[in-house]
Amino acid sequence: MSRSDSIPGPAVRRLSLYLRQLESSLGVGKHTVSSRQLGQALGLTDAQVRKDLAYFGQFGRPGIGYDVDDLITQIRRILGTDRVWNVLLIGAGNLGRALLCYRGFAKKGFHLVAVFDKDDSLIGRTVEGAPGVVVQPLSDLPNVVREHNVHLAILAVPASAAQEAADCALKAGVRGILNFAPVTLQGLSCAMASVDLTVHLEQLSFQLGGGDTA
Amino acid sequence: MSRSDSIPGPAVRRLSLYLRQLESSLGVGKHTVSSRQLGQALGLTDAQVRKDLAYFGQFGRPGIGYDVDDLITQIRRILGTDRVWNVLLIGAGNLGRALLCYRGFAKKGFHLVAVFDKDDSLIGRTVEGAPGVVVQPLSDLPNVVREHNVHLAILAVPASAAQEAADCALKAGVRGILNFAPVTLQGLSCAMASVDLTVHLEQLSFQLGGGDTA
DNA sequence: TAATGTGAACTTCTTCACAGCC
DNA sequence: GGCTGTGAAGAAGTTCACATTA
Repeated sequence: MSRSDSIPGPAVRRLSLYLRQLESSLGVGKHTVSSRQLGQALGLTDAQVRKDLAYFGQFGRPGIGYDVDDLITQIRRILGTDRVWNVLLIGAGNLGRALLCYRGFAKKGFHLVAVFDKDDSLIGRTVEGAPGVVVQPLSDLPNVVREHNVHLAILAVPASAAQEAADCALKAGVRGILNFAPVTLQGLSCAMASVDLTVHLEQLSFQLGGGDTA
Repeated sequence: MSRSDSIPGPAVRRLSLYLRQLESSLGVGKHTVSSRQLGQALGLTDAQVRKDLAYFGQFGRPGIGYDVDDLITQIRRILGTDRVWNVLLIGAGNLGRALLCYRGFAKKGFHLVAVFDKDDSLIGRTVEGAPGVVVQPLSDLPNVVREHNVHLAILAVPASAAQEAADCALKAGVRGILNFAPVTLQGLSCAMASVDLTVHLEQLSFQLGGGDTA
């Protein structure tokens, strides 16, 4: 069986949550954790936690639980975040600039190495809070991908510009895209993840009963 | 059967995507659409689209397809976005300010009516790009919830401040929370949605094979 | 006693396939 | 011909329950 064959997608997604929780446990000085504790912190059953982890190996010790340090190392290896990923950002609008300043990416090993934008009035500018990063034209993108060994791109552009930006990044050699534009990108054969901010608010609206709340 | 009983969660999530695509179709002057076309644009099967929509009613016409205008109206009603939702934002850091400037929320009927922060140095300031909005202290939150009839809150605070902020919002009467902090909130009996930006990058890292990419 | 790992049971979701309608 | 709505079949994911180990 190949690496990700037969492993449920939801299990992989939860892996990130386990990692986050384990890092938090470590920060509090916990060095051992049970599937029950891990599950409780994340709103999952203990069986779910054990099953998920078991897809990737045998990390626990019966009667004891999981070693926090060890499990963190294992999950990072599985996710491929036991290394640095160079990431480029397309779109230097409000969202793009906020992402550039966000410290969480670097903490997890994702380095934003460059920002691009179509808008000439932004090109050449630096971004407050991200010293040394200058907005570049899209024409520079292929060179940056090659020189900085970039594999991931974050799209923070309007929906109307997203497809073009994605095509451009892929042609330059990028292999995975995190898309914040509210549009489904077409015909891309690469790793993809999408975040549509308003979609989540709509889900909340639905959960609240959709209309009977004055 | 009650409103959301027996309706798969995934179907509700896709409803937002259908709406987004339909609005796009309308913008291009398309007034009728088939389940096949809708599915193709979103990377879904036609059967999936029909099944999803059928959970909520009979909106299509055999031999014809779906009327775009009508379906948009129906989905908005189902999601509860055929009205304005007043939303408050907690956290006036980089992400918070970017969200405040993001036009997409207002377009979908979510009005950000106020921003709050714990940090005294931010209180009283306005946010560039969001004229008229002044950062307020958390102590003002209950009054704002009451006066502006707020039901939703967006959390754009650090992980360490998220639980407190959520508790505060809930106590004031907020009924749904969109959480951007990388932490699982505990003991909240309200509608919840979470977005962890780094989790999505980790998923891309995993998809790329996790380590064999130089 | 405490806790894992795992086959089996169960539940949920997706796809199929087709009757019925335009 | 084209297309929807839907029961039935199939696939995927979750929970159960227990043998096993510390």
